Amino acid sequence: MEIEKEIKQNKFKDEINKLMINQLFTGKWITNLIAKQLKPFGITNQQYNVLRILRGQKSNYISVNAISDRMIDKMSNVSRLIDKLVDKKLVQRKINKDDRRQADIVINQKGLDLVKAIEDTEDDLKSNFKSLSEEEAKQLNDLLDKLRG
Amino acid sequence: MEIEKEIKQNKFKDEINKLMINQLFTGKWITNLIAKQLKPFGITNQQYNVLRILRGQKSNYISVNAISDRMIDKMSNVSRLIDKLVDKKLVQRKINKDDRRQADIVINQKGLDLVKAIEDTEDDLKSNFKSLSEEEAKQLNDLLDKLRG
DNA sequence: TACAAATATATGTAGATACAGATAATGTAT
DNA sequence: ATACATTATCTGTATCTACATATATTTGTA
Repeated sequence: MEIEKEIKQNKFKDEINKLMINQLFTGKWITNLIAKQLKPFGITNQQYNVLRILRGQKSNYISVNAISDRMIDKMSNVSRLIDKLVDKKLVQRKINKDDRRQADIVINQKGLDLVKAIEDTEDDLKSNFKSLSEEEAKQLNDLLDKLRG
Repeated sequence: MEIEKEIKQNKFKDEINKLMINQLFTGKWITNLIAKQLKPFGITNQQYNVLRILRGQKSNYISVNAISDRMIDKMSNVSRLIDKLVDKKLVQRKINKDDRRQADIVINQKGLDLVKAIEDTEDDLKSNFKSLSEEEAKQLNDLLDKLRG
């Protein structure tokens, strides 16, 4: 639906103003879709983001900072996100031997299983994204990258 | 910058997966820019959104539900957002005579002045969006609208 | 070596958010 | 008129978030 209808605003000052709003709205739309997907599994969008980053590292440990660098939301309080994941026994934390300030994190089997289970519901999520062709999706990706300069 | 570099992920499963991430990242990017713009004024993104909706209504009262319909983030707890704005004496709330369930809200002069003051800093915010031409911005808007179906 | 600066992570906190449920008024069917 | 459903808003709550600050360790350098 046109953003004008979504938020009942029939005119924007200019195309950039409209773009900001449209972008915020669409970001929130996707956030909510993912949150809904994750709800049955009892984890948040940010926790899922961390789990997938960790899975990408296989069985290698990775520091809290390195996780932060890879997160979609850089502002996240990764320390406490990890706390939650440790509580749920999805990941493990240990102190790095060579630099004892550093906490190293690794995903464990239960975490891998959870990510797998969530990914099995991905078709459901993806069904919301059928309106764009692969070509249009690529075009959109390029414009988003360009937007951020 | 390319999304791959922003989150240090060098490959995505497909263009749609990448688009979801890119969209979330860009949404968060804009949210943070606006939050930074608003910080000196002591209001949040959501509160600002409500204030601008109310300004659009001029001196007419509008219901909490109608505000919600017009918000970028529909999930917001508008009741409590209004509480904050009333505390700050930026808006007023009164019970609707004809339907006593309904709360009607209107922006007052202090609120209008605040929105004006914030808008005077808009050039600063807009300076982050110079990388797209008007034409590209329009193209992006159209693709976002199409994305949401 | 000693000491300041930088780094990596954790913690305290006020406030925001999501969601469930409560409250109250109104609409509707009998 | 009565009872039940619906609507509009508010409240309780647990959790999350942003931001400032604290702690611990390492690095650079005089």
